[in-house]
Amino acid sequence: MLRENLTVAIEDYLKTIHELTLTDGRATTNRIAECLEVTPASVTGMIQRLASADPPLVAYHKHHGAKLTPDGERAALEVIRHHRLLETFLQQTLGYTWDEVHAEADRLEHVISEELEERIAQSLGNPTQDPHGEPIPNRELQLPEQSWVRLSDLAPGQRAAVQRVGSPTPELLRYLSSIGMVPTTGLAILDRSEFDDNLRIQIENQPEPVVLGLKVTQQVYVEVV
Amino acid sequence: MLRENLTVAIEDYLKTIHELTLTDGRATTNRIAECLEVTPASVTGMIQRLASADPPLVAYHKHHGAKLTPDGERAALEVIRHHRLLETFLQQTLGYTWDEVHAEADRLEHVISEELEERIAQSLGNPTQDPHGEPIPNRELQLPEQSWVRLSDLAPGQRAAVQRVGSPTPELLRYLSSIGMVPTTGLAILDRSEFDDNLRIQIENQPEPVVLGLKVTQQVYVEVV
DNA sequence: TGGGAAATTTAGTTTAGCCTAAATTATATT
DNA sequence: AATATAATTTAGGCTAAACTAAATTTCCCA
Ligand SMILES: [Mn+2]
Ligand SMILES: [Mn+2]
Ligand SMILES: [Mn+2]
Ligand SMILES: [Mn+2]
Repeated sequence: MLRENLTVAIEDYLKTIHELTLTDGRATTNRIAECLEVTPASVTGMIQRLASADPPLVAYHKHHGAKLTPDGERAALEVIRHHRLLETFLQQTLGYTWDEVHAEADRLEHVISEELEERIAQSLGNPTQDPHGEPIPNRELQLPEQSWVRLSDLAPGQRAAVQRVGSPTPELLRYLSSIGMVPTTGLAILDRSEFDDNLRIQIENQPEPVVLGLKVTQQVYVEVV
Repeated sequence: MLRENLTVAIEDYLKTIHELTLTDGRATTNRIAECLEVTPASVTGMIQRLASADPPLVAYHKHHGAKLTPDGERAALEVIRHHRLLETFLQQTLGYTWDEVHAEADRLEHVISEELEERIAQSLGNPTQDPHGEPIPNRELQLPEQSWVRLSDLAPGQRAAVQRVGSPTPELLRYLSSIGMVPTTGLAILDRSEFDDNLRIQIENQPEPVVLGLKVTQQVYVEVV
């Protein structure tokens, strides 16, 4: 099953399975259903089709979720490269803000040709990160190893640089912009509240510290310095 | 039936019906089928769906082809604006040549948002023509009146400027580039052959005249000067 | 270790959009 | 006006991708 006969639905499933495998360690039927906003029954149907495709795109064991085959992995990375290049292009070249790029890229990613992918990459100077700090697979579809530490895992006294934002909803992104917390920004943990795990954080170049709850700090990944 | 629930197939049908109506004066089942490379039976099925949509997008009289309703016309122009803006953008901003832009635009036209349409238009300075010389509907979806004269209709002695190229296949476009005949180029008819209607033409800035057959001259539209 | 809740799969439908083959209608020619 | 040919529609079928409802399996805990 070459790239040409992958449908939009299939590409979305592969991308979701890839991302769930990275974040959760596995991709279960119900999690996939949640991410794609379809019913679990629909996911089972699709997983079974993907597993019996030629060549198979996922390995399927009843009641135990889906795992990408090398072919499925390659197809997923291709879509992810499209997505992240598009997000970067929309921001750099067309003046979108980082909270506006996702929905547009989510549709365009399935229809751009390899030619357009390459021209976009060239015109941007082959970027390695998208606006949310996510790494862009290179031309050979390789991703750098990611060492991920959640902001929520830091202890008072630690210093770090913002790396990327996971599940970047427009609302979260606009909020982060407003407090000056974007990829590469430096920060220092001042203290942690007893019960609710709120963090008081001093953000680089900001006059006042902010207090952030888990809803925010679990979505922000950092590099400890 | 708002823009949101128009499928790719529907948009392609509406666009084709619009273009056939302009070029042939009407859109028959078989011509639509040819253009879209589907069977006539499929076209009948789709026309009937479009006619009974709410609101109807075409007027349908059995055995007499389809005519766009105002709603259908609006939807068609929306897709055509997308298509021609995209072609222009691909050429101007990403360095595509005029024979490469069509296929890419044909897929992208269905998935870009109004927001992206507007940003592309802005970044290009609201162009009024695409790379093939076709007019781009403005923001209100108005098209300028077109006075079309085919190059093949000119008589020896007449002078004209190239306006646009109809049904622009990549092969035709590459050929026209190679002889220096692109929109706005000036030319003069030297003479016409007796039986085959070949035209001998002097093209502006070219050392030698060229002889072109109907296959070419019927696809090139000009403005007599 | 045996239920019960949660997760997952099966079975049966639906809709869009295409197909082929056969039937029908329009048009053109004599 | 009758008939041949071309254009179009009808009938029936297929695949992709979704859904709901019911059945089944897994897993966790008392
Ligand atoms: Mn998508
Ligand atoms: Mn690619
Ligand atoms: Mn199209
Ligand atoms: Mn538009």
